[in-house]
Amino acid sequence: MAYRLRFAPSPTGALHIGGIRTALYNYLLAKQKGGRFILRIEDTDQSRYVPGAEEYILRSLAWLGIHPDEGPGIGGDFGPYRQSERLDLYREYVMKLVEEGKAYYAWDTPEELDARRQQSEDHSFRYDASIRNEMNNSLRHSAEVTAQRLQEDVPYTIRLKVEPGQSIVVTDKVRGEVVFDSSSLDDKVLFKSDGYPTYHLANVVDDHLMKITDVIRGEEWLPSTAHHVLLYRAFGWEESMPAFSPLPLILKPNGNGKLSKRDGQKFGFPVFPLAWPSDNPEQAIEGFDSYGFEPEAVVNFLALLGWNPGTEQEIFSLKELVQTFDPEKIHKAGARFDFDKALWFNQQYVHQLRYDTVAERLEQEGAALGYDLSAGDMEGAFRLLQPRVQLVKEIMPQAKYFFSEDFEMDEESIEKKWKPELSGVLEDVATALASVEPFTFEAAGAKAKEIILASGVKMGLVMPMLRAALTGTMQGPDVFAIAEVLGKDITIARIRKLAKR
RNA sequence: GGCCCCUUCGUCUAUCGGUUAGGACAGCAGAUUUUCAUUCUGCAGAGAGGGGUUCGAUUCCCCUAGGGGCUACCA
Repeated sequence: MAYRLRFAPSPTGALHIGGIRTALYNYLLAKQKGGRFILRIEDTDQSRYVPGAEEYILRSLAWLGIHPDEGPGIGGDFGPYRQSERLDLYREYVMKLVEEGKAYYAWDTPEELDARRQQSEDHSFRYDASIRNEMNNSLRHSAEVTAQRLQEDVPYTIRLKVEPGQSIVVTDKVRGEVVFDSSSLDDKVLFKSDGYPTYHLANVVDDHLMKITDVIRGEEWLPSTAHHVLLYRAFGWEESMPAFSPLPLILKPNGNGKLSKRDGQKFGFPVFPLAWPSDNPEQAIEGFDSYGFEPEAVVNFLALLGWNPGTEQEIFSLKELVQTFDPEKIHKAGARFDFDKALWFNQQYVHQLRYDTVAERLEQEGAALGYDLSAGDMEGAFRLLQPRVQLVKEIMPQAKYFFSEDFEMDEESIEKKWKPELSGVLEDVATALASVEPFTFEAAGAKAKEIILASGVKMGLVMPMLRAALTGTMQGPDVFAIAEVLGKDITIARIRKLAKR
């Protein structure tokens, strides 16, 4: 049978990395099996709907290179892919359950239910077989009363009638068998009074109708999977029920609870793929993109958070992940988010980057910093700075001396190490460099060292000053490598300038 | 409170009864770099506790503890 997997987010805001990882795993298995990856928007809660969220989800997946085969705006044979556009379907299916006595109407209002919960000691109120006959529903009332209320459009919900005393075995690929007792399950609301289905109904109906074969989703769904199995059973679809793989949760770095959307701000790292700007700075959120991460690194990092192939390989392209992924190797315990590790992954990718793939970004960043990019060799600067950074965006802020004579001089350090005799040596080095042709870093370095040695002034004194002359700082790439990129004329001019101080 | 899940170095993890318990990040030390970073080498660092099962348990079972999830007309 053809593999069909889906990612089914709710458009309630930006999607955090837990959701991204879920999408990724579904995508990986689908592609590995030559199947299809489907995006379904679960917008059944009108009150939590956030405009722009769906578009954000699409953009995020695209940024990461995860392209759905079917979905809203993409098409496919099983649409529509937005649950709000499938309302008639859910009604039709839930009515079958009602007709067969597997579900029932309930007129209890949210207020009444809240009151019951308040009254009950330690959260013991549960809408189930033990109390449903005293509640306000079609099980307690006569068929006539039910008919009349329906006639009068009294708002109702539809609940699943869970028969107590049966054991429900949920079999999944990461934990094996988990057994639930139906007596501990409540009569879940399937259909809300606003005409929308709840997650449970919509999810089961759609997974069935869309012929989903495997469901990889967060572990928070494990308890309700028991209800879902009951639903498949009620519909008579148990034979074709998808295989489940619960994903361990991504935990806060300090280990207290699952990673939440607010944690990014709290701990100082991104928890969203893409930044979501807002007019209100309080609400604007950062993303891995705005932190300067490469999407490939984010994918790699997330893929290995809670899963690994059992080998010691850590760097995987999306393609390699597709080949290697195995849901049975998903780790069982929750994984703490480790930003340092994320940075390390990014560094691995940054060090492999080819100049032409980042030239445009560097140009924009340089321009934003006010550099005159035509005044220097950007590719040379990139080549020298690339191995020294974890994020591409760290490059341009430390590259000013490649493009300008107006870079800051670390006067304090220069002052501390300055000796009067340096003037002469620097001048001699500058003069000698003029004859170096071609002006490569090897040749320039050899010539400069020759002059310094002959001068009798300590190498350890001159070299830092040469560096200061060229860059203004006491740290950075190899001095002569910088000199080569700057070119002979600029190198000589800067050395002479410092010599004359 | 009830139901369910989980538990190996600080962190992410390997191990599918027999290993000096391996790797990566972070940490520390050294080498290279006459700088800093990179890179390389090395060091340190773990089976929550208690019972079983077994010739032998990190691995299987039970209990305890700890952590997590769910417990909505939210997903």
